[in-house]
Amino acid sequence: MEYTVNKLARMSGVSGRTLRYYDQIGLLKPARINSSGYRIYGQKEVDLLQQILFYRELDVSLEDIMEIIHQPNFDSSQALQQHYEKLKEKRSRLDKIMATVEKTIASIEGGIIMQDQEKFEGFKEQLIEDNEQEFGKEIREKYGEKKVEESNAKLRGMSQEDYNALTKLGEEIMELLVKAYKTGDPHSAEAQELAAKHKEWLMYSWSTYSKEAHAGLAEMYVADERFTAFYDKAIKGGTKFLRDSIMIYLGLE
Amino acid sequence: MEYTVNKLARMSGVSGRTLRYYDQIGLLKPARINSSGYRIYGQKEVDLLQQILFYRELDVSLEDIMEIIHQPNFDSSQALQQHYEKLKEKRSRLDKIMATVEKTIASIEGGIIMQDQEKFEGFKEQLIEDNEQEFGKEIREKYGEKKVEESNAKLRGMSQEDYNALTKLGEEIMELLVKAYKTGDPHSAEAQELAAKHKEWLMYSWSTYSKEAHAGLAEMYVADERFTAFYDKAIKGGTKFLRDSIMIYLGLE
DNA sequence: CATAAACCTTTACGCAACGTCAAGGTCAAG
DNA sequence: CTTGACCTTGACGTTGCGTAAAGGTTTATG
Repeated sequence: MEYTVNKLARMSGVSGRTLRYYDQIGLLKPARINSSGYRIYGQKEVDLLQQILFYRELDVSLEDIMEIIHQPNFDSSQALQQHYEKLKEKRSRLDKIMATVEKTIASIEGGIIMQDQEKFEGFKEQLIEDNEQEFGKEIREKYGEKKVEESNAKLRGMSQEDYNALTKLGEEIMELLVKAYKTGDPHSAEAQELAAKHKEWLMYSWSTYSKEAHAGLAEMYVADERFTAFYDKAIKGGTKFLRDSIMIYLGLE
Repeated sequence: MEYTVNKLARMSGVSGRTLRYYDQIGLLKPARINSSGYRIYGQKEVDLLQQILFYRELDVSLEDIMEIIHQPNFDSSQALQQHYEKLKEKRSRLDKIMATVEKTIASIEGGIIMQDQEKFEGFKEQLIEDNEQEFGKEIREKYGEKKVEESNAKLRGMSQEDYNALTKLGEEIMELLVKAYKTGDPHSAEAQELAAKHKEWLMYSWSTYSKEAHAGLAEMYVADERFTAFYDKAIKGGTKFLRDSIMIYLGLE
């Protein structure tokens, strides 16, 4: 099957302009040009475009995509790894920004006057974090969004204290995961403490606890991408490490 | 105190060019221009710059900042609220991208084949309906031929068939959930089929299966927002319905 | 078969928020 | 008085296209 620009464009969801641009920069040349100067794309180009769009969707620059798809021996794994790190930074920056925006909204609505200095401190990377905690605490106390979460928790039949403990435990688990992971050994004291805390955490939401269920859940963590993404966010490979630690803790395997 | 461009620049951490640009677009004019044409900034401008940088750090466009700081009656709270929503979308997109990058890295390193469907899931939404299916078929045909890659998949422990079956089962469960939910009754045949399929699905990733573990997981679904979000995406209230169905299926409660 | 509608081409400016020369004037110090 | 640091105004480059504009080609229809 052969396609002209706009046919391919409609098919792939990009614009005709985009295809011409890709031709121009040498990213995707048509299979041939017909007698009237029309660009004609074939099956090979369709496949290539898919690849391109795939990487583009991952936020890789066209220049980098060029390397990835045109160089056969290119180490795309490493390239993606680097790209991943960049994305992580981007997200953590986004998170900080969002926190500050939240606080700003709260301060406006709550009628709290933000001192100019405080505002200025906001964009001095390091200060922002210190400030965030103190400042954020005040706000949260008065108009906190956590209240919503808290009340939701109550509705679910959980006491305020339980909720606090659960939240804290969750944070501790994340911290411990990072620390334990660094020992590299799921038999280590840290890893076993991690597993124990994880059990503790589980028992808040499970009506009945059993080793089997715990082990099953640990396996689930590794198999289910939602969990893998969650625990690997703290540290890469953390999910598997957590599972191993739990298995040893439970005396299995 | 008075400052020239670069003095102010150094103080605030921006470049001289940035200040000239802000002057150019009317965002921040110097207090005055001296006899030699130098820009001279005063205290008022320092304060304004701080405001500007504050909002800039929040990723607000210069155009919007202009409105925020130049219009006294501007509803900055609402503006920030809107901005916050944008940031949220941005982050959720980032999260998706990161998950896919992770998967891609894993697939390269582990030799797992990512299904084309998976790869295209991200921008599938943009595809025009009519062409989507035909196009998808082409892709599937092409990758069906790649036996080399298929054999790599086995390295990971899960066969291609298993993987396909698992994926398909997951989709079926989602469909069934919607259908069963509409009966309104977790005792209904549909709901019980749903629970059965869910067990089947579980057994792909669990080495040992037990009623307790299954029940525990079902509870977990409701308690854990990640799961709630996931199953409620198919249909609101779906998570609870799934749990109820499973409980009945298991003869509990 | 003529003509309009639809589709193709290249050229080129526009966008956001500056970075980065370039060419040249100004000021403080040695 | 010269040197070097600092200031000025252009003006082009960046990224990935969107959006005309001006004009040639193909297809459908009356």
